[in-house]
Amino acid sequence: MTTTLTAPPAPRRKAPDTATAAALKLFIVLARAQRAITERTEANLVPHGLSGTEFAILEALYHKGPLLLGDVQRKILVSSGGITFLVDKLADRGLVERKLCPTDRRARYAALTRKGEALIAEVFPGHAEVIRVAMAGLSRAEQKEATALLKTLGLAAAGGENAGTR
Amino acid sequence: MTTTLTAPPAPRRKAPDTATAAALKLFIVLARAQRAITERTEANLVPHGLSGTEFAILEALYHKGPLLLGDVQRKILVSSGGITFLVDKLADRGLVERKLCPTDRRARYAALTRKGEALIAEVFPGHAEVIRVAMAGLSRAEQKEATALLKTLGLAAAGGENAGTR
DNA sequence: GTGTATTATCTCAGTAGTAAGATGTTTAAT
DNA sequence: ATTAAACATCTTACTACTGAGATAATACAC
Repeated sequence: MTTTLTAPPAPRRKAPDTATAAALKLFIVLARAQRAITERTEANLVPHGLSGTEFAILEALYHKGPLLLGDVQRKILVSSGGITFLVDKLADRGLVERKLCPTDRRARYAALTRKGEALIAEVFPGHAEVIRVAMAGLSRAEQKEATALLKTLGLAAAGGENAGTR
Repeated sequence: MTTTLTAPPAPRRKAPDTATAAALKLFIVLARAQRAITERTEANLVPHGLSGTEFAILEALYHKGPLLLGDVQRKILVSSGGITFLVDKLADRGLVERKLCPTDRRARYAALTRKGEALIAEVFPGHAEVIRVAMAGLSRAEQKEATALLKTLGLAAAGGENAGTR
């Protein structure tokens, strides 16, 4: 049922304590900054017919050589079903191929084909440049500062399950 | 075709210049930190049967009162089809309802039902607390520092289309 | 060696979104 | 009034995943 709006808008609720308020503010700017950056990088990949995730796979293989599917999965953080799907797609396009692992017949390597290597070699420098430009709102010193803070934050948030109270 | 891996892994390519290297590093820690945090917040929402996006809608309505669908869309950053889909789902569960706009018959408001308001009032404090704990790897001063840097970064990346070179 | 737990990938069904275009509405210029 | 442009939302078809379970191989304890 769709009625017409009549009552005045609800008033704001009571504010959280200052520690929580600071954390919430950081939460928001973190999300927005990350979104703004990835929007740029992904837009840059569209002309090459790659999504951000696909690019991440090619890049991992480019910089590390052939990797077990599970290693790729852990590196780019998708589900097991997802890595199968993504590598299938890249293989269909001739960018990547599966190789048997000589010592473990359960496992498969993903490796760049010559075509895949050529593509990533062409795309990567532009990608890095887009990131450099996107980050240029901060000076180099500020970038280092931000990197240090975010590294600490990320490790604490990922690892220390029970930080804070508890 | 799936062959067996024989050749040694490919060696690393030439490193980018230092400005680009700093930006790339920041890109990575930013993505990882954001992921670690949202993993925590979303896990906290699961028991309440809410996704992060659904929560974001309820929270926006909770703190701002009824909003036009387009305003919600811009606030939580989904497509127009997405907002229809999401509000449909929340409406089916009786948490939100659509209201006609008295002055513009194209537009619809989304507003919390009593049930939706009760849910978000119950969930929000815990959500804020999870964020406070997740951010506790940084001191309050560091959080403020990080917030300032990320705000600058986000605004520059979102707005200044042509920063850097060009 | 056998059995059990673990690991690696794949399959399948379902979900959350996007993008493009359709529908109906308002605004403004004629 | 009539038309055109700009809007706000919804519909439809599609994509990119996730998660649970299937399959198969390995490792480890006995």
